[in-house]
Amino acid sequence: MSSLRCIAKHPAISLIESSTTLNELKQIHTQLLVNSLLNDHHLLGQFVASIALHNPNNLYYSNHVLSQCPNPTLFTFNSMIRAYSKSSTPHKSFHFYKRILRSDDNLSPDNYTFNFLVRTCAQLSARETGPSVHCAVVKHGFENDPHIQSGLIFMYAELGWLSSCHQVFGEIPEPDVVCQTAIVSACAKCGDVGFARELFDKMPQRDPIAWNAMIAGYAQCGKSREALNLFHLMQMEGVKVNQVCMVSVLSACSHLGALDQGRWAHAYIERNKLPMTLTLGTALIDMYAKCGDMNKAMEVFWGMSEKNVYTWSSAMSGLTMNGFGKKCLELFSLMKQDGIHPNEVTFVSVLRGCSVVGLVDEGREHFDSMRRVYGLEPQLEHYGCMVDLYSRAGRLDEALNFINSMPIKPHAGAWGALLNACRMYKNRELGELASRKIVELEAKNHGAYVLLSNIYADSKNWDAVSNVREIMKAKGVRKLPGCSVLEIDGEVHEFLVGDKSHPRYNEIELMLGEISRRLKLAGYVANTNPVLFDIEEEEKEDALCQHSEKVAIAFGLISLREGMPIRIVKNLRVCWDCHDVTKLISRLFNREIIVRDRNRFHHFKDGECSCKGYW
DNA sequence: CTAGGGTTAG
Repeated sequence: MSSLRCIAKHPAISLIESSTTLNELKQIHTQLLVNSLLNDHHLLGQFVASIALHNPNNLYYSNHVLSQCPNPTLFTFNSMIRAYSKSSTPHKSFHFYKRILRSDDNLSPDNYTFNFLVRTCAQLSARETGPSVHCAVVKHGFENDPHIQSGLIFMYAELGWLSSCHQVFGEIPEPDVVCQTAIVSACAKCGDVGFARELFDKMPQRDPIAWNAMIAGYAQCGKSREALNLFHLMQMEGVKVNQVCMVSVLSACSHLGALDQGRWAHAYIERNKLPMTLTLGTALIDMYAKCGDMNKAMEVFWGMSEKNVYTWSSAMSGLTMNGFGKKCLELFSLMKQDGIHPNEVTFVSVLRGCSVVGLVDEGREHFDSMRRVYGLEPQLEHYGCMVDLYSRAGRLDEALNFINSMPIKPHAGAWGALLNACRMYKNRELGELASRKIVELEAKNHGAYVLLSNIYADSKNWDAVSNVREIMKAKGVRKLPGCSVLEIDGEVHEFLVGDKSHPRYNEIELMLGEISRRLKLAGYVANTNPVLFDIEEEEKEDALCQHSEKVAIAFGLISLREGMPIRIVKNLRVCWDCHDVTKLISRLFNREIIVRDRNRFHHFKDGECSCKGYW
């Protein structure tokens, strides 16, 4: 075995690279000690580096071995910095940087050192360390290293300092495609997608990664249509599409709720045999979940051989969003059995699941376990979920107590959950309090006014209703115009409230009349009171036909084959009247109607909705 | 023997 000492890669190193458990590492370590191989400083350093690079979960073991290493080399230190830059405690990289500077062997940091340190700073998003590392880069004369340059752009983008990105980029005489892509990505990340696109269009050569960066940029800032358009352009130009790109494409489909396009993307992945990575599988689950096809989402989920916390959380969030609170909680148990550690995001779904199912005590236990068992500090979202949990169960006083005992200042969302319950349980007094608090926090929160006015309308207090309306006018509170989208054969049809510009509007109008006729026959009386002032106020239109999702449903009925569910994505929450009407339509027309509003899904079937009337 | 740009959940 000792004859192998001179070979660059010792067989033990290969073993380390493939070992995942601490025990395996310890065995190799013992083996090396037995063979006296670790007296060789070079091999010991390589051993430390290999553990660090290939066993990121066992970094403390690298530290342990390193402590037995009398004179680590620069290579060893660099490897430790690199490993820590990717760990959950990136700041520890600096410990090794200091050791380089203080070393007895007169080590001095090299281009590798700084490259890794820059990545550490990006990871840290720390406002001071980034620029000081940048200074050190200049001081040591590495500012012309292209690896470090692209790293600096990435780092400043993570900090949100777009002008610094531009400055670094501007000082590169002939930036290569990597640095050009980095600046495109930085602009998109920092909110200037328009400029990112200009730079992208000006790139003399665009490789697949550059395309992906631009598509991802669009997807991340919510410009999903642009993301898909660029993806189609990419295909027309014959650029090779890979699995990373498809993650962004699926993400765009998720946001749009575009099931047809999402299905197409899935088929494309299979047709082109793109590797089904963990990330890609997770993106697929998210796409199906956000498009309302939870069966398919779970099919993908169960088919995945490896799942991480993102995968589980995506599935769990999809289940609660689609009204399967109980299944979400079951999945949470399985996840823990699988040894996956939940994080803050996971708990949002857990608490929402409890809320939907009405498990107040269990929810409380999960909430308490966040800190006690998992060391997770509850965030505003979790407090909001707890308020919703109590509120939904009708325990409004407990909800209020919970808000009042929050260690952080309650946000509009917490009061909003209470206000929503006040509408459900017709509690005028508490509703007034909640909406006053919301307006204090967000003077132009349209939803708060609407819910309050609905509470007044329910108690037929019309003076108060018009008073709220006056206040809104005085404060210039504007609501977002309602908009519903549905996809027919992959083509997206958008319906804005009151907009009659659709080429088939005549047919739609006929169908709206037919709906109206059947509803009346079924004994439906338009609930006109709340319509006086609704989530989607529209004064001039006929009360029954005004809201965008009704128009979209009518269009769905005339353009989708019988038996095909109508899938609608709405930018606002569904109003009471539309909810009632949609339930009826699902029965009268024997049609499944799936509406994604801004918070959750409503699956309407046989006159019932999956939300059971609380949303 | 170590490096660069693009990807997922609330």
